[in-house]
Amino acid sequence: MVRKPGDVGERYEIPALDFGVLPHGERRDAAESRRRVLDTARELFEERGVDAVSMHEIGRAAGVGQGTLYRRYEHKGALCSALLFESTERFYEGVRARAEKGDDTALIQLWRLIDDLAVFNEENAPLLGAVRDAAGGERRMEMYRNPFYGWLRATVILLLRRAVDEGDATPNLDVEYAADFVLAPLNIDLYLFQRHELGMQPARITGVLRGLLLDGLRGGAGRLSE
Amino acid sequence: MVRKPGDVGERYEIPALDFGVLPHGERRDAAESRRRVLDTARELFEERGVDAVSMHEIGRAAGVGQGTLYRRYEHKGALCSALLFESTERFYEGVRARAEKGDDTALIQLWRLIDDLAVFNEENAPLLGAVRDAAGGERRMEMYRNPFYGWLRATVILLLRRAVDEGDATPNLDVEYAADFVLAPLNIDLYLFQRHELGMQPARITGVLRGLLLDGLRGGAGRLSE
DNA sequence: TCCTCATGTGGACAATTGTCCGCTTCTGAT
DNA sequence: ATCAGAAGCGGACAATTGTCCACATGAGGA
Repeated sequence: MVRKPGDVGERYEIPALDFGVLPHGERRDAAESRRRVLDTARELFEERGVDAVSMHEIGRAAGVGQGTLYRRYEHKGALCSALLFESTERFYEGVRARAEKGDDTALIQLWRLIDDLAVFNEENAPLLGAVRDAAGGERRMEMYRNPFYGWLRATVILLLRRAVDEGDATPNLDVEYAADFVLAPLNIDLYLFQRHELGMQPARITGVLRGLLLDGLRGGAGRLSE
Repeated sequence: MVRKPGDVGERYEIPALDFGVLPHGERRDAAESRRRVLDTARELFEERGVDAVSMHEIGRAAGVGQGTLYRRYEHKGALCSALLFESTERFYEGVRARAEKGDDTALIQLWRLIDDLAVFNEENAPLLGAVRDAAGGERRMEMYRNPFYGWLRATVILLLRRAVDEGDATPNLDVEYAADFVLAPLNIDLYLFQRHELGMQPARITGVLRGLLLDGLRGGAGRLSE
């Protein structure tokens, strides 16, 4: 069965992104202190960099004790995730809008998602880095358990399935694994290394990723200007 | 210009792996305490897990002060890297031996390297995890600055160049970036997530990686049994 | 209004990492 | 053998993370 771009079945809906960041039955004082914490953190982070600001300091500046702070956000990474909420929501909206418009093939939508992800990395590098740093030891896989990664992964899997149906990818494709494979090169660590240590430009990164995904090593990465 | 497997030019030598782990002009007492530290650490790690053992504890058990410990190994990650030395050397020997034997094309050698890397991940997961954990904040890119990663990257770049010369990869290939792309999916974090959270088998991971590299999404991942 | 208790609060505390610095020991030159 | 200084040593110290628990407060029912 080969589908055309517009022909989208029920099981092909882009999943919803539930960040679970806004509890509803929250007491008024709790809601206030939460907002104060987030605002203070954002400010301090902007002022002096995420790494240079300690949790205690955030608590003190927000007029909130350690217990309160950690009750709300288990660790610094969780706080940073919460601060990323708006960005991830924008990201999600972009992907969903393109999917609903339905003008593009799934493969094209995947290219756009990859581009968006590079932009997302650029814009949120400090917070993303902090989220990663907090995911160590017991929490080693927190990065991937994170709702955003889960959604990202599910979405790429879905686009790949569509690409298979549209004839742009082989039916033999192991979409589950291929999704991680698409996302791994945009991992924040590697991305920052390539950008700042190796001096690569975003367009080079996303361009070559596209080329390799299209045709592997055999294909011409050069003819993939899209 | 198309080369055959045996036809290996000078610029195609597999680079040497210099882990810089065995200082030569070391004082006798220093050498002893270093060995004591490494032995003790290995023992404690095996006994109770890497995460559960603190640097202070290692120092105490080895009869060595903090200053000494940290003079030798800047941080826990560096100590773990040192403990990985033997494994990395074995890895290196395997790759070099296959390259010298010269029976296989560069592409086949690359597949072997990927398989070896999966085995390396399996065998050294705890230490690799600890190395990664230690690479945060200021040290965020330490993982990639690490001599082993540097060597790995250089080696993959070299194999890709050979593959281009042998006609197994397009001359348009951006080998510098493609190398990171080959290695990213075998990143220890992602690998452990796929293995233990998603329950994927090593053969599935390496197999699909091979398939995608060969032909991208279009090719048949199924027909790549090698 | 008052009472109750689930929820929220905040600071003291423990553990860990990593730095500092005065003291000791080794090594090689005389 | 002696001695100077480079290299090594180790414990005290500061900073940070995250936990705990006694106390306070707000929301809903009597």
